[in-house]
Amino acid sequence: MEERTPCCQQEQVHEDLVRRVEGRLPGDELLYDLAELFKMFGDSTRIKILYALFESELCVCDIARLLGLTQSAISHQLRLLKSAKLVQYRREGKTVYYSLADAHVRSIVGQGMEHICE
Amino acid sequence: MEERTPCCQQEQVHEDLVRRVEGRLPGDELLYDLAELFKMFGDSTRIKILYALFESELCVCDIARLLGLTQSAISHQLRLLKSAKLVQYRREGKTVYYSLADAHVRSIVGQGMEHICE
DNA sequence: ATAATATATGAACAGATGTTCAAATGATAG
DNA sequence: CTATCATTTGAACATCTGTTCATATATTAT
Repeated sequence: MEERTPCCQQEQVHEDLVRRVEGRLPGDELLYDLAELFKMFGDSTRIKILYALFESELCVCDIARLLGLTQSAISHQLRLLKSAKLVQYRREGKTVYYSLADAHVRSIVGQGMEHICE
Repeated sequence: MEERTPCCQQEQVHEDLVRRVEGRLPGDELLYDLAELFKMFGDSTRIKILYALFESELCVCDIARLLGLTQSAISHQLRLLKSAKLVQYRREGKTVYYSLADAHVRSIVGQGMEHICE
C-alpha cells in the first residue's frame, strides 16, 4: 500500500525492486516443469479421472464408461497422468488397473476445490 | 490389490463399483470450474507472474520487464488471473499494482513444487 | 498356431490458448 | 481542451491440446 515512484517509461523504474524479485524467482526450467504439472489438473477429463481414482483403483474401460468417452481417449489421458507421476498402474492379465500415485494429488486438488468453493 | 472379475466387454463389468464411484463424483459443473482454476497455473508465464507476486506487489510493466514480454501479453494474463480470483489490483494514478488475492495460491503452488521436487 | 479381448499408439482434425500488433480507455499534467 | 503515459481490449495468427478413428501390442484361451 505504500506510495512508490512511478514506473514504466524510463530506465529508472522500480528497477531495484524488479531486480530483487528476479533474483528470487526459481529457474525457468523449474517453473516450466511446474506449469506442466498443473496442466495435468487443467482439463476436466483428467480431473474427473483423478477424482474417480480418489474412490477406487479402476481399469481403463471402467473409467471410459464412467466418463462416457472412448477407451482410447482415456488411455491417452492416463499416459499423460502417468508421465506426470500422478497415477500408477498394475497389470492383471489383460486388464490394467490405475490408481493414484502420490498424496500430493489429493492435497493439490483439495486446495483447488477449497478455492473455488469460497 | 484384490482380485476382481474381469471388466470390459459385457454389461456386468465392475458395474456396481463404477456406479458407486459415479455417485461420489462432484458434479460436472464443479469439476469443470476446478479444471478452469488449474488451467491458470498451467502456463509458465502465469506461474512466473504468481511467483513474482509472492515477493512483492508489482505493476504491469514491472512484470512485463521481469518476464521479457510485452505489457499487452502481461495484461491479458493478469485479466485471466483476476477472473480466477488469484490476483487483485489497486490503482494509483496511471499505474495499476497487482498482488496475490488469496492464501490458497501459495499453498497450491507450494504443493505442486513439492511434487516435482521429489 | 489363431481368435478374442484390454490396452496402447499414431495420425488427423477441430477447437482452445498465448502472443503480438494496433487501437481504445483511463488518469494526470499543462 | 490537448498531450502523455500506463493499462486494457480486440483481432489475427501460429501453436498446442483433446478427441476420434484405425491400427498395433500384449495377454489369455482354444
